[in-house]
Amino acid sequence: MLATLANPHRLRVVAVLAGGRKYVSQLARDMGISRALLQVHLKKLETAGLVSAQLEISPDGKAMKFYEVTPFAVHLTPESIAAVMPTLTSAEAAPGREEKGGDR
Amino acid sequence: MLATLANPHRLRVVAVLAGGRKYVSQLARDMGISRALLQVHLKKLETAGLVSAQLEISPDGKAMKFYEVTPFAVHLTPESIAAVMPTLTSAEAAPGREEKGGDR
DNA sequence: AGTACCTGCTAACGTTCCTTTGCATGTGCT
DNA sequence: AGCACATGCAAAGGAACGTTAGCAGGTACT
Repeated sequence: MLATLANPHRLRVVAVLAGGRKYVSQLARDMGISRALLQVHLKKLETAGLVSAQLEISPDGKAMKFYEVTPFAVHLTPESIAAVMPTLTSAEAAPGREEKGGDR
Repeated sequence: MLATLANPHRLRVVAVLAGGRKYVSQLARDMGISRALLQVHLKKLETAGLVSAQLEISPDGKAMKFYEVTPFAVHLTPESIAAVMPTLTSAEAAPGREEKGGDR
């Protein structure tokens, strides 16, 4: 999840979406990057649970996928990291939960 | 800086150092990783300003480099990211400040 | 001299990430 | 039919990252 945010494009996406939901093509135009590139980053952000999407049909029939940020708050300090360490290390060996893509 | 923390080893280093300063070789043994590998990560952490080092001479003459974490606190939310965006984007085009290595 | 610690550097390899290019689908308007 | 705009996916190339192995230097003790 930190890895997901550790990218200029994805950080910008979060910043822009924080100002309101947008659909892919428009977001790509606003940011000045290719749609394909944006799509890849959006997928990563979605996998990390940082954004969510809803497919909607515009009045003129176009399928448009709207994205919006998922509210999140992470406090990063040496202590908080130390506190969460056991959680992370045990999670790797712990069976049960595990979706598919994972964080990385 | 987020990119620096987006790595299991470096995250662990911060966690361990949060418990007290240590010198390189000992830290490598504690973490169960090679000294060379640890050294690379320590350098990145230091460049990012997350840890600092002091070279000391032990009573028996051995040169030992002690590392300790730099206190830091980052609050990560969609809003805080949006708020900092202009800072980041302008920094790239702005002349003047700029150390050497940068964040990446 | 030989061994046991400490540090520092870098060449090299494999892997992952980022980005582009290209083609696929679908609807509506002229 | 042809154009405009929407989405989706995958192959391919280059760049960056992570890791190992091997070398260099130094001091101290047997």
